[in-house]
Amino acid sequence: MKYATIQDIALKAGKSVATVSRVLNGKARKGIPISDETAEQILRIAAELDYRPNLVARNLVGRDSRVVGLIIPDIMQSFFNEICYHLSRELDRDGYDLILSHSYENPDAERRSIEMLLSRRVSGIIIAPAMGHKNIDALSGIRKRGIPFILLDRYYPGENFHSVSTGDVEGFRVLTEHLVAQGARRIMFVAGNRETSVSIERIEGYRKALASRGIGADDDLLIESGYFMEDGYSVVRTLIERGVFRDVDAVAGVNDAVAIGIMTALEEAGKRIPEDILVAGYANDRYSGYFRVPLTTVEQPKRDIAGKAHAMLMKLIKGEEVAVPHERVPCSLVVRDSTLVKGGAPV
Amino acid sequence: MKYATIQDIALKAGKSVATVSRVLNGKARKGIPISDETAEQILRIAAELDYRPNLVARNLVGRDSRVVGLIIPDIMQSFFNEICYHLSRELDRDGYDLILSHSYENPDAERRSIEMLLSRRVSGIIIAPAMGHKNIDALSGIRKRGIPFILLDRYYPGENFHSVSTGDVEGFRVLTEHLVAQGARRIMFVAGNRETSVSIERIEGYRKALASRGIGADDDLLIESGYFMEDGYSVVRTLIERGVFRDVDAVAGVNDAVAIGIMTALEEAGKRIPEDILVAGYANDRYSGYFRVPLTTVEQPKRDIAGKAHAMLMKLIKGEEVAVPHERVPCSLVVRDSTLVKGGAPV
DNA sequence: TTGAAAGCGCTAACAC
DNA sequence: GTGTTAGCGCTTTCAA
Repeated sequence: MKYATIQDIALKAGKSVATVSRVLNGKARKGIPISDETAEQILRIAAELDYRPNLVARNLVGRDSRVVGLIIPDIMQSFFNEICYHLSRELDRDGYDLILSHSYENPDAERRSIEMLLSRRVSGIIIAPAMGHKNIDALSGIRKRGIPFILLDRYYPGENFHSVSTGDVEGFRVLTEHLVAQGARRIMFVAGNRETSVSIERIEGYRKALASRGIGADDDLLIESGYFMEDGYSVVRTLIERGVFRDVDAVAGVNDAVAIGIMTALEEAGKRIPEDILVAGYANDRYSGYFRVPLTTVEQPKRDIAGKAHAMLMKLIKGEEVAVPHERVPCSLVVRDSTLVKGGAPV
Repeated sequence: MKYATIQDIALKAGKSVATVSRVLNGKARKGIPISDETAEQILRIAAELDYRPNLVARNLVGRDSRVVGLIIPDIMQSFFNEICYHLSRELDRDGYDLILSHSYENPDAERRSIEMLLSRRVSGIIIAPAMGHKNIDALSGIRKRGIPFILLDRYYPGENFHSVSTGDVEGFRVLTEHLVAQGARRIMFVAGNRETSVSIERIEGYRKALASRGIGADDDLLIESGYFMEDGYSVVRTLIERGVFRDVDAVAGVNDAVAIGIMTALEEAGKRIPEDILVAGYANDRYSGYFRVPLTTVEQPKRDIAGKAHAMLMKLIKGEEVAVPHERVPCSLVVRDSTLVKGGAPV
């Protein structure tokens, strides 16, 4: 069955397509006068024909396609699916739809996502950028086209792109200092991929904290890994077998999932947490407080982040002034049992 | 800055739009002859102008918009974000993009999502339907329009819609029988919302298992809840305070998140798992094997489910015959420590 | 209060 | 090999 068009309605009503269009768009309320009869008749016929406006056609002529693109590395990561959820809710509220696209932490895929969204003429884009600075020219390309976009979770200092970020340098610095305050000196960091956005800042925070506390950085304690539980688990298992853990007194994971894997591997090796070794994560996933040893972590307020990104994007789309082009959502340390030494120093 | 159009290129090259279109679509390889010079020239100008095809315009004239819609209740649930990830990967591979839309377990929102996707003229839709049978007419509407869609995770026996489902009746029956085999008789089920798709079948499986083992169903043991960890936790806490747990010897959660909440509440109340009480979940979330008491659950092969749904949808979009219109992906029991009674009966 | 007509950017006959 | 032209479904002047 074909879709009914505005033409079909016009024909059946004996009116012109212009009139049908006006009725269907409720132009009556906007000053354009339409007779009640006509309006009623057209509405009735539209219902009979089960008419649905063709948004593709409408977009071709009109301005705003009312679609927003979201580019993220991986929807399976807790942080991103929460962001996606809250963003989706906000968009729903004002009648925008969402195209979700994955970069898989891969700059080429990210660039393809950007081009696709431009080709689909979305109203705006929110990007949690994948890697280093490789795609700065692609981003500049979006800006040159005048299509609004927001960087989420990361910003490029020199470039002045709009952004909502969480200050992970600061967040990880506070976390690491907490570990030091709890008495740890040999602090391992299972840091993910060193070229990936989420890791770069966290490593910087880690190093800053150690330096400020006069603890020499030991590169053997900075470990590459993936971002899943399995990655934390397998990395630590391997290191345990190599005997690396003899003098390590704390381990931080690049995110909570990795931290849980770390915890599991340590416990399997007979280490008690926090008595023998401290463990901390980052991001405060939904389930992180629910483990048997509740996990110390840093809360990134996802709903807030999504809300701010959405609000900023809407302003850009509507051509309004954005007062604060680089929002910084503060993170906060969440101390739980996994780093609480009984009788140890206070936080 | 405006987007460059095919016209701009034609003008600059002194050629017609038709020729430009042909070059840009690589029609040369399809038998339509184009001089190499012209092709080269046009490609060069297109690059200079940073031309991006307007997919909106292309969709208006052509057939397939190469967009697939996915409607799910909630991307934060592990099952759905894994499905979404794998689906997205498959779609990427053959050049389709994804519109993600939430139903929030709400049939009205689901209906709006459907209409939106129809209006946007997507090539196909995959739906994990929210509730009971409320939207059957909306689904029939999609079918009447001839746009391909697949029901995911659920099917309506009478309606003959294409579907990929996991046989949760069977899955939960096997799980419950396992609990019985481990010696449990008073088996509580924290079941989610009784009208919601995921719960209906699981309750049926639970009841079947009890009946087949000659255990009378006690409605006091069938508990309503939400679908998050917090829901499992708070429900069980309340029940513990009411003394309900005195004779309960196993608790099943409607999913793993809920089961983790249940475990936490029980342990806080001093119950040992599995010595004092068995706990099981459903779906086999990524982290379910990583808890201190690894969780017994039922594996739903998400990648497989997503892959089958994708393959079926692509066939429908291409107008090919679908041999098996109702795929059933088998689930399998995953027994872990949370239900393994030491010295108890075998599985 | 309504209609005719142009045009959004592109594709696909149909000509030459 | 290439150009002309007619739409795809809709919105929006401009006229009446």
